[in-house]
Amino acid sequence: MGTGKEIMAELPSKFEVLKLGNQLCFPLYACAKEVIKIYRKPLQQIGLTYTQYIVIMVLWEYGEISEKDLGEKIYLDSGTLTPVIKKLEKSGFVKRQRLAEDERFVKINLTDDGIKLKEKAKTIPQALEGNIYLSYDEMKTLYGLLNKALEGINEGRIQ
Amino acid sequence: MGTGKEIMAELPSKFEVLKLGNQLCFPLYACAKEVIKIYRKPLQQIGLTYTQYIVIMVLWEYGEISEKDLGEKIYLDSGTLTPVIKKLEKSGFVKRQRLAEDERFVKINLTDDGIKLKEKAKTIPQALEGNIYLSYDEMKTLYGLLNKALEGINEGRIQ
DNA sequence: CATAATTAAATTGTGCACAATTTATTCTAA
DNA sequence: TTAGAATAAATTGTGCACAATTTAATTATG
Repeated sequence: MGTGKEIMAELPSKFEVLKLGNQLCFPLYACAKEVIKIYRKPLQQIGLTYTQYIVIMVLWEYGEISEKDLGEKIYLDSGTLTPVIKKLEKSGFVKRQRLAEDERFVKINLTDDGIKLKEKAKTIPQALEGNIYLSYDEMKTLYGLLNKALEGINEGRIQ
Repeated sequence: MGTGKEIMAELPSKFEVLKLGNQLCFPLYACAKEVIKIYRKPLQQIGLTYTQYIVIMVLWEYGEISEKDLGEKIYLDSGTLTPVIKKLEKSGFVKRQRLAEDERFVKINLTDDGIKLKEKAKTIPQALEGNIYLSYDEMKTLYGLLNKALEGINEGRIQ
């Protein structure tokens, strides 16, 4: 890259990184939107939106969880989560209950219907098949880089 | 990867790809959100939202463009774009005008203020600095993979 | 103990994002 | 040439996403 000036053994200049960084944001944004769009129809057939799906996936994996812990796992605050979870409750997939030990917390559980949904959702990931033309290795690399980026962002927030 | 069974020289099984594909969607979604969140404050200081920013960036690059062509470039339909562009018009950064040759089209132009904004926006990409811990090469790889994925999704849509 | 600080959810208000429909204009084919 | 198809924007309605504020409960401190 760059000018070929390697005398000072510098890292690529900040300017270059920032030029690329500027361009990174848009494909991230666009790609996320388009991939979620692919999931939309199959999810609709089992009665979920994408956001509801990731909430339910966390519950499938962890079982009972507080709204706070759930929010930290999926990067959503109560302003988004509270209404989403209430909708899932209306749909009959989850129960909400204040913790007796600390009434500030709401714990969320799957109902029987919510548990049963997992079987129906098994084919959801197939939606990507034939829509994303990346090899297995490319997907693995992409997955790894996205998670590395996320970790970095998280560290910044914790500080 | 996988079982080590290479007798039939198969590609990694669909099952494996789908397992990973299932996991790919969430980091994409989360990473896009978090990166956009990093841009939010600096953009706010020059009076733009992220969506308005990508619209303006297209105008900086291409100059006059129709709403339709703009929408294709940034993957947004008129339902999203029309109100966003009208807000940019209210803010004084763009002008909207029906094409005389074909009144169905709206062409969008930058105002002087919209052109001036480019100078102020120069430092926006620096927002990522110190927030994404990826090397230059990693960013390049990520950028390439995201664009490759986007192309694939696009092909599917054109068909 | 009582008040202040902290914390988890909920609420409020703004701004997308998108499917579905409508409106207005242009094109096309009988 | 004119009715129907096609097209670009606009509109409508739903559902996030998030900053900022509020409410209610718990913890910490003088």
